[in-house]
Amino acid sequence: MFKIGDFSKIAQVPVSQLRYYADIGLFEPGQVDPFTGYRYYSASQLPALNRILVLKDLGMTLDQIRGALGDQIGAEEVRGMLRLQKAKIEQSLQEELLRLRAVEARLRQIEDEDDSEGLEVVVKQVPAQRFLSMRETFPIMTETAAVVGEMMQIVPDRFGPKLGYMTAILHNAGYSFENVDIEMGFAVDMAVESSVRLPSERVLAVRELPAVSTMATVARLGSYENNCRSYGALGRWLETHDYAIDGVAREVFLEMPKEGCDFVVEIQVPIKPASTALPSSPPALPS
Amino acid sequence: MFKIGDFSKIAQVPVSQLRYYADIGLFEPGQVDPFTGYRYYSASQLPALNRILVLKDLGMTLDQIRGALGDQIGAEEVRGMLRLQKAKIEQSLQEELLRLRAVEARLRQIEDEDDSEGLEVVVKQVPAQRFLSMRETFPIMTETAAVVGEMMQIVPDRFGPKLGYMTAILHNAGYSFENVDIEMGFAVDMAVESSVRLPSERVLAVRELPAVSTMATVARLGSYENNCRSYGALGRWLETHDYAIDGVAREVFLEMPKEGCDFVVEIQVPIKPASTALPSSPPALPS
DNA sequence: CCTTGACTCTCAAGTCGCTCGAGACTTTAT
DNA sequence: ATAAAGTCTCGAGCGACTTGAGAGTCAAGG
Repeated sequence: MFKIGDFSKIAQVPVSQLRYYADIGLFEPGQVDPFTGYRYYSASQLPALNRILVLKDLGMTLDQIRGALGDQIGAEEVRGMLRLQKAKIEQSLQEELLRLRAVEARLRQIEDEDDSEGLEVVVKQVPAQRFLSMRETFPIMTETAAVVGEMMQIVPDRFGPKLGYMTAILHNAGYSFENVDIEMGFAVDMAVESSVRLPSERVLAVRELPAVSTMATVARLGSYENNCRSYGALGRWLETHDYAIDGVAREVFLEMPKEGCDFVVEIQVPIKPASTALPSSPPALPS
Repeated sequence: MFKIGDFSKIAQVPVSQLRYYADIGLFEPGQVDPFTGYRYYSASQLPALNRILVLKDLGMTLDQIRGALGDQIGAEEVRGMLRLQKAKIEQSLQEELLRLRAVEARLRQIEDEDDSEGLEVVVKQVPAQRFLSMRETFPIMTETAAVVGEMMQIVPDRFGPKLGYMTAILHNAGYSFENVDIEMGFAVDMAVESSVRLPSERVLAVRELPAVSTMATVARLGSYENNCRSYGALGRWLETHDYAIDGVAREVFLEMPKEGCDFVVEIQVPIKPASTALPSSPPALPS
């Protein structure tokens, strides 16, 4: 039996962390002196502690770990998670580099006060369409990618030329990266079978997408790194032309990424003339 | 001028984050209605906001950013930080993979209840030695690597064969990963010049390292991924042989990593017979 | 003009995984 | 007996937000 300090050295875990794990009932000392409250740990507890640390390093929260300890997780399952985690890390490297490209785009927006080169805003009328779609709130934005992949594999085969562009509708009130309430699907030309089931059990159903009489649109190139530039250009245009946003935005995927060729996405935002009344501030009077 | 929700869409920043930035005085709305408190933002504020987001993505804390906004940071400086960040990401990928190797090692410790294969604990006597060393508290463990690099470049040239093994002494009471109080240096055979100055202004000085009569030792292979296994084996050995830790641990680098060949490190822990008295619990009496 | 519903406000508390400090014990060595 | 090191509990703090309650505001439709 070791006192907490010695066990800390042996397990290579800080004392404070051991105490914390005991407090939250995740990993308790083998014995506690009932008079002094001193914690005593045995070397035979090391595997149990290591199991916890592995799961933590694999990205589980402590709550999840506490839950998982009941079901005994075989080493095989953990190995599976390990492989998964490796893949995740490689993917996250990609995402990191992508993020840096987005930073570069933002940087351009700082340099040129107004960098709208090639980002022209066009006002259009958009007719009503039939929309084969599903709506879901995703915990994180990035999870949408997998669903898009599924849809692209299944749906075009089924409908062939009757299929319009892939479109996403962002239903959140403001922007958000987490808990994204997003509707994704395809414009369809005519009456088609009313639903498609994806491998992940998600179901696409047809609904009527209303017409919009005045829609401001702007193109976006690249997966996401130019997103903020496009929306920025849109914002500047709206302000100079005295328009306000009037509804949820749509993102129409004009071209899907193929080798040598990136996304081309049209961002569509319904607009209306702005109430020219400025915020209810009286004409500034020096007090 | 946009209300917060519309500006959120344009800037691609959550509403809550905009409010938070206003609260902490980092990025304030262009106008605030004095009667209703409504925040109004202009598209011309986008570059300012983007500057903040770029710096944040480059790893600065919001406090640092607030400080940096006063000094205007040229795009060139930001570009430099961007390059730096790219390098950091690549390095952190390496670290991630290393971390996963450590996870694998931990996993082995779970599978075999007792995986001491090739990890034999040996008790030694260690004589007093002269120790050319420096002691410092590092904010994070990983920063020690740079200092080790410096030392390996400078010191061996200066002393040649009079130099013993590189050794690190971990002075922290328990284990810790941050604020590591560590003493690093070389055993030296005889009287040598009493100090060495590193490029980073750190100074190595000679001091007497006391003898230890009973020292439990175990080898560690690899940079760090087998650390927990070695300490684990040590812990099990201590418990079965009724010894307790009696002082600070040393890590002796028997072989430095060269191509094709990893670290070989001997972990040394002073020990003493354990006070066999178990925690002051009376022999369990059923109540 | 009234209602409805979407939007906004403030303020407080919660999140996660610990870390740190104060103040009071306990243990161990001298 | 005393001093130094280690341990205890409890509460607060970190960073960058998010969430929720409860109240107020705005614009469109009836």
